[in-house]
Amino acid sequence: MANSVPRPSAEDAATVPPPDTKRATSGAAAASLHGEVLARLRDYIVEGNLADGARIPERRLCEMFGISRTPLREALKVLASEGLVDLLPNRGARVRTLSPQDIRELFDLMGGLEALAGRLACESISDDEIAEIERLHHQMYAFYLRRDLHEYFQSNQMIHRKIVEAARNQALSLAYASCAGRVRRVRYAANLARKRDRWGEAMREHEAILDALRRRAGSELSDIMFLHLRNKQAAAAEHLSADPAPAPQQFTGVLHSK
Amino acid sequence: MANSVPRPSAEDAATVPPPDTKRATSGAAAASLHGEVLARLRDYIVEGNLADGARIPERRLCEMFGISRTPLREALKVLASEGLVDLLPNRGARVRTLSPQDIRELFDLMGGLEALAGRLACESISDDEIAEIERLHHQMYAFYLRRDLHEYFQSNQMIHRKIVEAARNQALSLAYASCAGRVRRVRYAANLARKRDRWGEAMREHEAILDALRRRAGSELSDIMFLHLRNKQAAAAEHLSADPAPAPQQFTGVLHSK
DNA sequence: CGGACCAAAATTGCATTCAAAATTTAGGAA
DNA sequence: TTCCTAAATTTTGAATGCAATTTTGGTCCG
Repeated sequence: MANSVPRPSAEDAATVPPPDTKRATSGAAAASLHGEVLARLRDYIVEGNLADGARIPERRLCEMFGISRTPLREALKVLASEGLVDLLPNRGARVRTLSPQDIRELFDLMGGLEALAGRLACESISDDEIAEIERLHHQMYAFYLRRDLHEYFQSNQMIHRKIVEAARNQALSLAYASCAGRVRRVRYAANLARKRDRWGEAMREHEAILDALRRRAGSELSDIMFLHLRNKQAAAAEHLSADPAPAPQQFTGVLHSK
Repeated sequence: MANSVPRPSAEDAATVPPPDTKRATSGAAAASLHGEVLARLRDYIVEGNLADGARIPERRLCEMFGISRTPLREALKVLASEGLVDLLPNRGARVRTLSPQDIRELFDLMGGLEALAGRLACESISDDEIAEIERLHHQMYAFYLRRDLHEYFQSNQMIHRKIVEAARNQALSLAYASCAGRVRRVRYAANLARKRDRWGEAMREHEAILDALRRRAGSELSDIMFLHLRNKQAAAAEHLSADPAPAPQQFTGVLHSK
């Protein structure tokens, strides 16, 4: 009876994770089990905790989250529609494996979305917001000099996120987040590229971005953003072709509730 | 037996629509109940058969499709994640009402996606594909002269779809289809604009699009596409502000199985 | 007449159950 | 042993059941 599914009838309330769990997920977690599981499972997958193509038995996930199959399956359908998992009829869910073609397409889509973000940002961004992006840019430069990949990566992402935010378009932000989530694992690879001068290249591109932003040159910035993503894509492809197997941990264990 | 709702309770097995129903949906219909209901319900909503903001009792939908609540609820969650319906906790699903802000955002997003499509299309479109788009353009011109709004609208959409297809990017196509579905109702309004010279304006813009396509001027086409959508948005806004109430039919009755 | 309050009915969220696949396992022949 | 077949087990897809919340309808009071 240790980790059996919670029975609403019995007084056994200890199987469910602490109630504050709902806060631990990214974004706004819904009050419903479905919403919470959706957010948590999405994070879990996006963060690369499940091997590509690994089968995900519903039973296991249910135990992991301490819920029944109904809300879990609802979450899986949504994740499938987001492109994070594949749902094979009668054969369960698998973490979606991205083919090189998929990756190219998603990078281009991201490029298009960022191009749009840049264009829109130029219409309404404030000087303060630009200053904030400049600050991040300098911060990133520091990490670049220090060769601190992780922090560099974080700053980089933050800059892109700020530009998307500056577009003041919720629909765009959502589409961008979804796209970014799908390529997250791969994206990291762009910075691991052999000829590590990709870093310096990216720095120069960011400077061009800032320059266009300051001038509110939307159309121009749009081009720069797209090409920036194309270059990032090339770097990622270069790295991935050299070292194609990410091989994350196998599925096992229980999701920590905190 | 004319069009009364099917009752699943009795031994009456004939409640389910004929099996070939699954083919009646747009795109590829899944073999599962969930997949079929998802596609059918999405079409039903996109085509504007439900009033904006109308509450959609699960029970009613279940009877409409002749299924139980489980697959229906899965479909609703997916539609909610696509932005077609709102899911209020404990208070059911409603057709999502688009605020003017939402509409602006979605049009801009569409503009960004089409801008991307144009840019990518220039990289790989064939002369034959361009010829096909030219053909559609002339066809549209004929409908323009004839003032045939419906056919004009169809040709117009087809041209845009062809450009998106020419981009050869599945991820983009999906994102575009989702976005287009959400604004479909409103989009039609753009062509109803009072000063009907919006039509002529659109014709000229399409000529510019074709010109850029022929020259494979990706960056330029990208700008044109975005602005084209901005103009379409302005026309739609103009029409909607004058006649804000679309007021589609109330929810009732059974979905025809064919 | 209008608004607050409360019981009845309907609706939602989730767990459980059941049938139809798929997967695994056991057994036997070449 | 290896390959093939078939029963047993697991897993999925969908229906049903049940507690909790919301909505509805009605009554009483101001």
